[in-house]
Amino acid sequence: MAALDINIGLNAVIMAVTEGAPRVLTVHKGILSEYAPAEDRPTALPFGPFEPNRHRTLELGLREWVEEQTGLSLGYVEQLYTFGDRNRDPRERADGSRVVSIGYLALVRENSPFRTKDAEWVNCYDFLPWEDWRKGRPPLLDQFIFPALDRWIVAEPEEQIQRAERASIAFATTDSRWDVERVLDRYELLYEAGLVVEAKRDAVLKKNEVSVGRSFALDHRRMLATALARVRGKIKYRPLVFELLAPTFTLLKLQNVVEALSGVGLHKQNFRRLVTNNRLVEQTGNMDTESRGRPAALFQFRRDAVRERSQPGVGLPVRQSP
Amino acid sequence: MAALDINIGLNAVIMAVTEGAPRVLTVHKGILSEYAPAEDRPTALPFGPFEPNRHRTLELGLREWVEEQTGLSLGYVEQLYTFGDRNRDPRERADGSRVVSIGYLALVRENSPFRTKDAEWVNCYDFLPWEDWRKGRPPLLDQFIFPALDRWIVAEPEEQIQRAERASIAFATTDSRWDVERVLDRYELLYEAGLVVEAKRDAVLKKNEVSVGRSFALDHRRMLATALARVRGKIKYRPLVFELLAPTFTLLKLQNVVEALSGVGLHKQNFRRLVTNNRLVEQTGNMDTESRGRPAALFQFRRDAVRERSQPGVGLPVRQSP
DNA sequence: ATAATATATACTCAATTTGACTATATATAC
DNA sequence: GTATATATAGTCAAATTGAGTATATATTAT
Repeated sequence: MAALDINIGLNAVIMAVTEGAPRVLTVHKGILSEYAPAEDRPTALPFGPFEPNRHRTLELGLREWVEEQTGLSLGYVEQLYTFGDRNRDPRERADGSRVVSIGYLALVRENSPFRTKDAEWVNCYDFLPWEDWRKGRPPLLDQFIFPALDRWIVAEPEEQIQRAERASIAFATTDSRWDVERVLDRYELLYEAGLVVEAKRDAVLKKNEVSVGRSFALDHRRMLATALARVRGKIKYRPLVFELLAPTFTLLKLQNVVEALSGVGLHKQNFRRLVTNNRLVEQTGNMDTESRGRPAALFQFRRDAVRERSQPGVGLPVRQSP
Repeated sequence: MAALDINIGLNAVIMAVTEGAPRVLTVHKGILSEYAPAEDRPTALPFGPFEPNRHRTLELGLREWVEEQTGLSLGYVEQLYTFGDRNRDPRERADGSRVVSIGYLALVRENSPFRTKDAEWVNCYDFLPWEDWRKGRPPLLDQFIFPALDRWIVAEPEEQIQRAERASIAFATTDSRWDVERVLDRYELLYEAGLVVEAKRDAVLKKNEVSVGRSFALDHRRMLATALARVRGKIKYRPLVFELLAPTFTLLKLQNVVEALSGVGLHKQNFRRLVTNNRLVEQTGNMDTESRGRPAALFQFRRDAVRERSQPGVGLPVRQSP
């Protein structure tokens, strides 16, 4: 028996780094218009249904929708994850249908030209404010998140140990250091603890009354967390950063983009030693003119690095002291 | 307009390591019965359609199908990738429908009890023989693969440079070392070069007349390659191996499982130094009795390692000399 | 019983990589 | 000219890795 009434949605987490922050492209119109009045229609990811007769591959379908909704022609695209839990999407409630959404990650360069048709770049850390440690430990961790997590941990005596362990791993509550890659673990924990509004929308838990971070339509914040986790992990072993940079750049520019994505400050001298000794970049011979202090040399990505090194990524020599 | 006639398939790459080889669970019956006579019906992955009214989540649907088809109750499961290209599945040809398949990876322990209802464990390297370097460089690389790849590279003068570069990265044809993680890159290159039979089945290329490795139904060999690539990568930073081992094990047993998966021989002393110094395992106090030489201490996974280390994996100190 | 063989485990040592600095150079802003 | 901002070179100890040697304790063959 063939399954009836399945719709496949294609969602794009399109990221760029501008003005020192990782940004995600959001839309307000589109498929969700009918479910909310125009004024408080939630921010959403570019989205479109997969249409088998029109789209030869899933990725081509995604590219078409993004171009149609935002005017942006995507370069680097990779598939993230497929989300299919029941009741993710309000459109399911009316009929008995099911919407399965395939999330994609796309990386675009600063100032990629596109007609801005209802699309807007938003700082990723508006949605996930606990992930930005560049100016030190975010105060909202100790002010809101940890107290609320503690309440959640003791709320269910039988699960107390497992909950405490999960919180300890995800948020480095005990001795271990903050792991920049556990973005999704942290989001999912906050969701289960009822600390993000979508948990209440989905009626998972109503105990905690605090809520942190800007909300997104449906499960789009989870998709963003999935994307950021992927980028932070992959940046170390694949030359992803260069998809976000102009063809030539200074080492400081490169470092700032890596810092924006990973959410931690890096040790400048050690960072530059890593990328140059690994021969991931090479000098172009030109110098940067718009700098404040001493002019910096302009570098470019060395494509041969992919052939020479098995893990051509950037490494994160975290700076301890501020 | 809602998309018409989409079916979602759930496929499981179920892996175990037995008798020194990574194995994948295969079936011969099931959904594919109608498309081939019983005798030369191809080996396939356990498969079932996603049924929205029956399955609350995609993963639960997969678990149900696997249990129904193989009698196996899965433990560790993770989603791999969603495959949706046109003409992946012969069932599409009859009507204009589309089958989108979500691939999952599952890891089970040696001797997991299950009723063998048409299911069979097959050595993964039967399908991907060029991936097993434990007994040195596989001869079929120089005998068949490289000559055929060379013909493919020069066949299209305009793409020659890109093809040569891709081959160089995937197969370490030039100076760089064999990268155990590039399993999918290598499979995809062989597919494009027409060196695996499914390429001819799909009429991608018919020029090369050699074909390497045992074939799988549909695009199931690609799914296996995706799974092996994932395991080889993830084993280094997540404690996956222990899903494949009995609760207690000797360090040699652990090493052999890692070697089977990664397809390379490891330096024994350095391997043991890594896992013990990282405190990934701890002694149980008991000794192994069934060994040949000096009895080995029995170890177990140290769960606290996940909290203490940000990358609790095993590391691959490759042995150079045989 | 003894030798050969297989495996376990301890230990060494040089080379490389990393973390945390110091020092110096070359711009612009005031 | 001084303060300030940034770039870049170099130092040095600690930790990690790669490639071994040495020794211990079992079983199997003779």
